This record gives sequence, structure tokens and C-alpha cells, in this order.
Amino acid sequence: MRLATWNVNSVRARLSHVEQFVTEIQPDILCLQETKVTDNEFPVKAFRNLGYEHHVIAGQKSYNGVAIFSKLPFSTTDSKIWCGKDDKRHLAVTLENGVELHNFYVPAGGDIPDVTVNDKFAHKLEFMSEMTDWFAKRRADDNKLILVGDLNVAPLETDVWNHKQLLKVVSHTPIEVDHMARIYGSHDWIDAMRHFVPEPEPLFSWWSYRSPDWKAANKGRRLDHVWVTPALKPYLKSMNIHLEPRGWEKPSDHAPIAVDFDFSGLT
DNA sequence: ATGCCGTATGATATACGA
Repeated sequence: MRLATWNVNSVRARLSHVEQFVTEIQPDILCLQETKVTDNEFPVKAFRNLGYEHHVIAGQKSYNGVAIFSKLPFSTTDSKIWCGKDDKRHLAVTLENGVELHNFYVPAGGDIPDVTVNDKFAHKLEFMSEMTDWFAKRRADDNKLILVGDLNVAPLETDVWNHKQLLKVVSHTPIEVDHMARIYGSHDWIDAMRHFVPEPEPLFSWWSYRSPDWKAANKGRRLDHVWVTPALKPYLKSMNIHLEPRGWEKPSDHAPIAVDFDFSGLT
């Protein structure tokens, strides 16, 4: 099973890119973030034409929004409200093999990494704390969970182009890294991307629009993630960050990530 | 760290991204 996750920065503006990516990579399940569209305006038909018979979407006007498109059926679907805001940042589905998939869009957090002056940063930390509490409460050794999405934190030193220069930049501050570490600990999550590409090799999934010549400068950050619980670790087969779509005309600032699983032995 | 780009909106400037 091939699983892909991508912050598309507007699904309508990026529809042709999504169609090209899906045609080339053929994910069985595609998780999107920042769809920026209400459910009634979502181009569902385009995804049906690509072969995705099953989907869940949770969107709103202008901001945020997540979606899961799948060739495999769901046995359950869910969308949880975080921090008391129904701002469309989460979807969950269960597959028929019992695997539970969560798609998150964690708040970006604004510019200033100080909760006393920046409510967005406070929201981001609170959101991560709620994730920790929620997964800790549901913790069980045999839970088969996958967590993907734009988590808006680059936790490791080699997840950013320059660790020292980004220590005070939102996405790589110690307090965010600490909050992310607590989510990891909530369910002994395994970082599937680093499972295949260990430190210290740099690994990025996002490059700012403002930096010209993104590929040559390569001032990236790893803001997008794929995690699995220990019960699913034996089924991990490969991982790829697809850089090509970041170079297409009028791209998303995020690159899509694909992870292959072999669930044939899963009971 | 700045850069000064991109998307969306009852828009022609502003919020937001990170």
C-alpha cells in the first residue's frame, strides 16, 4: 500500500499538480492539508476520475482544511475538534485491516515564538499538547496507527538547513521541539521518514516561496511527517520525498511524501 | 533571520503562511 501526504496550499489552485503527481506515483491513499475550500466547493469529481472511490473531507473557507482520498474502503471515519476550534485540522479513518490513519494540519504558529505576545504560537503549543494527551489516553501495544501531515515543526538539527540560525524561528524552537517530543512519547511513535533516512542526512519537505532558486539554495525544513506505532514498524517498506512537484510551475511550497507498506502479512 | 512570494477574499488592501 502506498500512502502519500501533501500540503497543497489550496487544492483548487493545485489541482493540475495533484493530478500529475497521482498519475505518476499512484498512491493508494492520499492525505492533503491546507485545502482552503469548503466541502461543497471541493473538486471531488476530479479525484473520483483519478480512481479514488472513497474520501473524507473537512474544509472551511480560505484557511486550513484536510482531506483523505483512498482506493481502499474505510470502516470508520472521524474528525476531532482540537483546542475548542472547529478549524478543520484533522481527519481519521480506519481501514479494513484495522490500520487507523490520522491526517493533521498543526497550526503554523505565527512569527514570534512567545506565547505571551502571540496567540497563534500559544494555539500551536496547545494543539500539540492535546495531541499528546489524546494519543496517550488511547495507548495500547497492539494499536496499528499511522499519523501523517503538516506538523509545522522540524524537530532535528538536520531537519533544517541551519540549526543555529533557526533556533529562534517558529518551527524549530526548543519549546516546539519539546512539544513534538512529547507527542512522540505519547505512543512510542516511530518517525518513518528517519527510519529510512537516518540522521545526520538532511531531510526537508518545505522550501519558502520567498527564497529564490529554492533547489540550489536548499534552505529547507522538514515540516511534514509520517509516523507509525511500533506494531506497524515491520510493515514499512520505503519512503520518498518527491521533489519534482516543488519545481513545477506555481507549486505548493511543500513537497509530497510517499511511504510504501507491505500489509500482506497483517492479520 | 531576512526574504518580499503565494493564496484567498463580499478584495483593488489585508490576513495568513512559517
